Amino acid sequence: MPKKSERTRSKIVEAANHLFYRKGYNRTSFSDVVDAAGVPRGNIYYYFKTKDDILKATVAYRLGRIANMLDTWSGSFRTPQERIKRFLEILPNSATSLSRYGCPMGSLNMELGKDQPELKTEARQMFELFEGWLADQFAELGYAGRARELALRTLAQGQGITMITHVYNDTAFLARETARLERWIDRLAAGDDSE
Amino acid sequence: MPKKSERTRSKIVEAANHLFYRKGYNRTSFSDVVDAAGVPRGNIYYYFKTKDDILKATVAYRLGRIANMLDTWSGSFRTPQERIKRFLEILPNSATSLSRYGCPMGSLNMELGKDQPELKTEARQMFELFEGWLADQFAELGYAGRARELALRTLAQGQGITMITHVYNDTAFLARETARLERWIDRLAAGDDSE
DNA sequence: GTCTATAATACGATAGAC
DNA sequence: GTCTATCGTATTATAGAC
Repeated sequence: MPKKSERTRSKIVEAANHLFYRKGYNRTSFSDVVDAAGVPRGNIYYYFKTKDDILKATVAYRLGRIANMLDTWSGSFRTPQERIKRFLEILPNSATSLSRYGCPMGSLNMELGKDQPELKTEARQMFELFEGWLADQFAELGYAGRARELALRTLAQGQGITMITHVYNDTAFLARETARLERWIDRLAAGDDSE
Repeated sequence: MPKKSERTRSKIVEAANHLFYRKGYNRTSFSDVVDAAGVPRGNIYYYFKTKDDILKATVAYRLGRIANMLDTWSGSFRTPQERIKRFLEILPNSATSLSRYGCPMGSLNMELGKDQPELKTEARQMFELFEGWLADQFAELGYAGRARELALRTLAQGQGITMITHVYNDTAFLARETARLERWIDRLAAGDDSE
């Protein structure tokens, strides 16, 4: 059983993470966070000196969850082809929230990237985690020299599909385009490197 | 020569448009806008009752500019293939600002899409304008039945490339992936409908 | 460690003189 | 139409009792 202070801290981070995704970082106030976390008003300052610190804690929280997920996938699937396709399945699995709120990583990077460069650097780490893992898969698939290029392209495809799905609130588009990406991975795995 | 009030209004709208792109809508204050526009503090309320009204005016301003641009392109290029490729050229032409601030349309839709549905509806119109024009080009190219699908895919590709370019500040990625999109259009124009 | 009270500031918006 | 002064609120943040 974790100490009470640990649990309080966790409640704050999880509430902030939830709100930063659904309202955006800049529109989420301290009051919003403490209300959602169910902790008293000024309490939050014991754990976090500034709002920036809360953002950094939520990014660390997300990074931990992503790393766990990628480890699980690496252990659960034997081939890189299956692993990359598991990555693509994020899209239909999260279709509803992606349609409503966009991509949690993309929207945070976009919001902070405008004029909060220090926080953007934090947010970028989420992409870098996926990028490294995907590049490993593409290398194992036989594309060692172009592994990073293919990893970034895969991330870009996911971001583009998610953005249009969000703009139009159109999950049918998401399903259709994800299927197209899966076929692309299958062709790559078969050694067919045409687009 | 437009009336002075017209010019004042224009200065406000153009300053707001500039700041909404570079700082985001929610982080841009009235003070920011009037300072940038060079008009006195309270003056802005003569032209716009609320901040929402300013956003609507900036979207209308952007829609006008986009419509002009598309009309020009429709008149300047004879084939739909050339027109679509002119659209893709937006990416390298605006590489620096896309890398710094992301896509003006995508970032606005993402920011407002979280929890400002009425404003998101405004912002979506920019995508719809491009979508309609692109669909016309794909129809003329011989893909009438799939024109909207191809238009949305083209927009999604552009959004994905821009997002990754912005996240990584990597304009080389943008150049490489745009070239890939151009080849895709050339293949489509040649009747090759494989990916 | 927990919680209340409140400071200090920035915000969107209004009233009204000119 | 232009501009100043200011209102009321919400914000991040602090001081300090318990």
